[in-house]
Amino acid sequence: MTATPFTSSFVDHALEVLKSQGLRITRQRRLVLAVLDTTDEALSAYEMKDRLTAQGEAIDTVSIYRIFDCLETHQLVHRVLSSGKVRRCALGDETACDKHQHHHCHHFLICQGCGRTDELHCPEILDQLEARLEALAVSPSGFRITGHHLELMGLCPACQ
Amino acid sequence: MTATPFTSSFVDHALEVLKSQGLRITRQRRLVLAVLDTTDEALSAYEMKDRLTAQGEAIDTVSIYRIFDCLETHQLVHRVLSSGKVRRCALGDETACDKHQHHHCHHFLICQGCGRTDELHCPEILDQLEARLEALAVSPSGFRITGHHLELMGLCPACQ
DNA sequence: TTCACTGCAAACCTTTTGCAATTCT
DNA sequence: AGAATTGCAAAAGGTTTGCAGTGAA
Repeated sequence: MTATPFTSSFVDHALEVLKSQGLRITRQRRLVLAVLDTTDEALSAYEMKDRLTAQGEAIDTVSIYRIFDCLETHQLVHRVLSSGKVRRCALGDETACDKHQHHHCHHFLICQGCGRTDELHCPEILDQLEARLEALAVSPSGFRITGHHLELMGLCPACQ
Repeated sequence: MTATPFTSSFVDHALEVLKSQGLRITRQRRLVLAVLDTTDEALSAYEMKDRLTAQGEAIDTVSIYRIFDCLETHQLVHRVLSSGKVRRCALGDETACDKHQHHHCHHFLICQGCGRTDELHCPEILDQLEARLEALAVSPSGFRITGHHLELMGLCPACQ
């Protein structure tokens, strides 16, 4: 593992990924990425459209759906189950996550006041959670766990 | 806490709750409860309608939506976030849950093979999970957690 | 130039709402 | 009888699909 600092920009990272997959960098994808980059809120396709419209950019809702799908496929955004909305994946704690192979995890803190959504990238909690779940699941039920999704609802400091 | 055994039937329990709330026991509510009682699958309104139609019972989809809402309000069913479907709440481990006030919890094991959905009523995991989450949430983010929803996807023994 | 992507239109599916008719209690 | 509940029709959302036109590489 090199100590090379990675680009701190979510957008740059996303563009790199798209490019490396032979996908095209279009105006619409740039716009969507730019909005995702500047908010902690998870957004629906219509909310994304409204934001872009507000800043004078024309884009079709259908395109946003397709871009969301594309970004989700390449693990550049998360889908929040309780709302169906989309949020950019966090960068920055990749080393911690790599170790636990939870780079693309699905643990969220959702503020019911402002909609702010934070990822929980915490190896500690992941370890605990998975160990317990697997111990629990394997013995009584025999379930083989292949994925998980955890959403915590509450109020962020600003909204309390 | 009396050692009084409670009725083992989900349907009886549900009817009691409805009655105690001044709600009416209609043919349609009985039908929906009966189907929920006999499956571990979480069902959508349309799936419920199909099952009832298959057994020769006529019911409007709108009524099913309203009945689902009613049952959810009175904590007689759970809503699975990843699918929007509804599953009966488990009875039977109430004592364990009472202690932790997790009578109506939101932890599921979902089989991606057959759709079977089990509740995770486990005080141990609940304790661990909440302690960790709260410790984690309070210090760095200041989030006040008011609810949570955990879904574990995988394969049940039969589907592996 | 080529192929991915977008926009438009339309279809589709799910969920909600209003209101008159029904049916529990 | 009186109020809650249902069914029907229609509206309202949200999401997907097909296809011709556009634009990135």
